[in-house]
Amino acid sequence: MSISNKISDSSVRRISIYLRILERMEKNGDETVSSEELSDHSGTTAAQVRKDLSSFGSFGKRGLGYGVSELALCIRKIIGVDRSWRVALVGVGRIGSALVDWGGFLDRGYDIVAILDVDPSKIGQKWSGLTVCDMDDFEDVVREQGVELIILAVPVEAVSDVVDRIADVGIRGILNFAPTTLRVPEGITVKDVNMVMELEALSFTLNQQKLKE
Amino acid sequence: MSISNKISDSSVRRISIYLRILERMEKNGDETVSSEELSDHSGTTAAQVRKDLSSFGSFGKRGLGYGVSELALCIRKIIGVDRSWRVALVGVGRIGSALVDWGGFLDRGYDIVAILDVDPSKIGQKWSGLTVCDMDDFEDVVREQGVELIILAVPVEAVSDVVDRIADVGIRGILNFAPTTLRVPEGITVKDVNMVMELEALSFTLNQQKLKE
DNA sequence: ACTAATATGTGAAGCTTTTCACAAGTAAAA
DNA sequence: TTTTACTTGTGAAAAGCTTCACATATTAGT
Ligand SMILES: NC(=O)c1ccc[n+]([C@@H]2O[C@H](COP(=O)([O-])OP(=O)(O)OC[C@H]3O[C@@H](n4cnc5c(N)ncnc54)[C@H](O)[C@@H]3O)[C@@H](O)[C@H]2O)c1
Ligand SMILES: NC(=O)c1ccc[n+]([C@@H]2O[C@H](COP(=O)([O-])OP(=O)(O)OC[C@H]3O[C@@H](n4cnc5c(N)ncnc54)[C@H](O)[C@@H]3O)[C@@H](O)[C@H]2O)c1
Repeated sequence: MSISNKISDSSVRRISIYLRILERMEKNGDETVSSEELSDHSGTTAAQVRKDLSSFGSFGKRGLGYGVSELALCIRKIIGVDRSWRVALVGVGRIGSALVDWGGFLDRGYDIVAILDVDPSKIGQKWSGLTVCDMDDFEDVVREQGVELIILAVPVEAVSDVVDRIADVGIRGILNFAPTTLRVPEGITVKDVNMVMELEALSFTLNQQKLKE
Repeated sequence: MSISNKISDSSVRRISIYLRILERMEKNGDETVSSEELSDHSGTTAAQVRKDLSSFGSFGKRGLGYGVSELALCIRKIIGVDRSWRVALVGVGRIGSALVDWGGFLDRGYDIVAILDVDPSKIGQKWSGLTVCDMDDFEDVVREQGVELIILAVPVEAVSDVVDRIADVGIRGILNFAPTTLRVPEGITVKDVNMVMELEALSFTLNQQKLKE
């Protein structure tokens, strides 16, 4: 599959953005798309789009562009969402419960198959057709449901407790919502959703603009 | 303030992470910290930490390290959170309402002073002491409350409607939760919280690992 | 069959970011 | 006062990423 051996993180992120655009075009019935069109909708350059895509193979037709659904399929294969991933949500609080209710994950190949918490008042309750499991049964639930990824939406203080238990149970990926850097054993990949960081990057930019004047 | 003239985005993001670590150390009563300690807790290198910090000035003492609360203060000034920002939340749905209830923004200098929606069944209701305003009154609310930043948590289809109205009312920054690239007029900065992108980056990594075997 | 128009794929150049290595500064102990 | 142990700040080198420019391929029209 992969031709080039090292793909940069920024390139992967852009490819994910291209997939969002292609999804919309697929719905819209568009058949082909040029690198320029993709760059327009994603805020990058046409050359960048072509370089990104060419590092995985040759998907386009010169003079024509890329086939929308064909390219979408290739990107799904590259990212690994040509199949469905089994996900467990740990921490059914404010953020966690918002995530379970959202259809956007399932649409894109991430199937939340289990939700867990430590709060006795939450355990046993139903959310979008799923029953909140007791964190005590974490290992059993993971095995029974074949969980591959964890969405971690617990308070900062509880993060390391959960991470300790993730290590032994064969899970290789975590999407973390707590604004802290996780220490994980080798072989486990973490990605962060860090809203405070984004806000701070935002106010930094605005602050610099003001200082320049 | 700024000595070096161009600060990279990655550097700003790392500095935000250093601030999280310093916040915890401040609470913990620690007085000094070395670049190595900061790198340990943030998953980067000591040289990187020093380069990042030195692009803004000289905050440390050779042989000793950095003063925790002193450095935190400097970073807050750099980022622009040595004062409070007035924020409005647009879209009080699943994600939106989770955000309003969270104290983490206010703690870090982002004060949600208004919440708005179009849904008549939501308008007038209270969330964490704030009343949901009618989106029809958007411009008035922004002016009355002195809103500087928008947190945008509306469905993808509604995004461009809201963005069109943001342009004319003096707002310069948007934190966007919709998984789409915003087209904004010059002078408005957008940062995205893109959970699907993070998940896709995660499964890409896992997929590559599997292919290597 | 030929021309015009269009758009990809890619080596090379240019630019940015990270890592390296060490001089220079600080404090405490001898 | 001198030595020792430690840690910053920073040029310079290395690595990585983006932009450029053009040969190459495809289609449509004449
Ligand atoms: N709410 C937000 O808007 C928001 C925004 C940014 C980041 N975050 C971060 O996301 C995380 C969750 O935030 P929240 O607002 O949903 O918190 P919350 O307190 O509403 O929910 C946390 C949930 O985790 C559960 N929990 C605690 N310890 C647990 C454990 N060891 N195992 C399993 N479950 C456990 C709690 O019972 C609770 O249901 C926090 O780290 C928070 O800092 C939240
Ligand atoms: N819920 C999640 O877990 C999740 C995860 C990732 C991304 N997102 C994205 O975040 C956004 C919000 O998601 P959600 O799940 O909270 O949706 P939601 O449907 O629960 O809430 C959206 C809210 O926006 C309001 N709204 C619609 N049009 C509006 C307009 N023009 N002006 C003001 N308000 C308007 C609706 O009335 C509703 O209250 C969406 O773009 C979604 O794709 C959500």
